[in-house]
Amino acid sequence: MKMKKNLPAQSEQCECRCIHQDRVRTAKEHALPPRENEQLAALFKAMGDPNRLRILWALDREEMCVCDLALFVGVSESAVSHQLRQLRQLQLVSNRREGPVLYYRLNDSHVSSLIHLALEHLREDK
Amino acid sequence: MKMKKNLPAQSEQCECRCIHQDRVRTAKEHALPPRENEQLAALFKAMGDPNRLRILWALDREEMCVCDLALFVGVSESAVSHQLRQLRQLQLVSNRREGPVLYYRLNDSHVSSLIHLALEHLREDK
DNA sequence: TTAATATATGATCATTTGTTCATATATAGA
DNA sequence: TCTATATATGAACAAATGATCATATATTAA
Repeated sequence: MKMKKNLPAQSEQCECRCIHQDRVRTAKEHALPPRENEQLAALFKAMGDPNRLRILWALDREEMCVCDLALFVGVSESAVSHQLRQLRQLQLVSNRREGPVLYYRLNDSHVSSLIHLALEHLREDK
Repeated sequence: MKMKKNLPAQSEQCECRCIHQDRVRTAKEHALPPRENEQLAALFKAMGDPNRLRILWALDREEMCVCDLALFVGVSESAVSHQLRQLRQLQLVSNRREGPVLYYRLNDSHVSSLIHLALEHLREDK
């Protein structure tokens, strides 16, 4: 078995047992810049936790404060606060203060769109 | 400090120190079913790893086999195979066999849309 | 100032995750 | 059949994660 028909001579790596070096090369050319790839992954990862997703889903309807969310999700207020910090740092949520209470809301409509688009994917196939 | 003006009498939980029980109640009413929430989170989590995201981004251009992807991502073929299994189980990718070679591709256009929508979010604010 | 409430933060720890290595399976040529 | 290649799978382990508890900060009422 050869499978080497359409291959340009191995030019780059030596020990490479890769079949389509051309595809690897163009994939590298079109790859996201590492920094942007990391940021994008971080964004998805933030949405990839069941409790954080519950929070985002709830905030898509109306703003809520930390203790509301804690009761809603069923974890400690501390846990929610830690989660909200992550979501804040990634610009997924923002808050406004009213006295001692912080009201959290989704930061922009993209977050909502992402969730609903993913939901389509989920509900569609199968 | 009271903050209890607009509150209906505490009806459900007793030890609840929650400010807006009405919001918690409606949040619960509108929450995603637990199962669907888990699936959705799993979907985002799968896209939330830098190497898996690189794979998905590359497959958005053209189909590639395992050893191509391993060289592209820079990890072992075994690692890529493990990752691809996850992506397969979540219906994010599928493959076709040509002899001993498995060519992987994105499973549907939603995946691509999700990535590009998230990228918009990333590039827009800031 | 003191006390009470709402939230944030740091430490800790059990669980999960992503990788590598070793091994198994599948396909095709000899 | 035997051999080589492409991929998959299981075990093991370091690193990351998400929760709780304890403590700190911020706001407001008294």
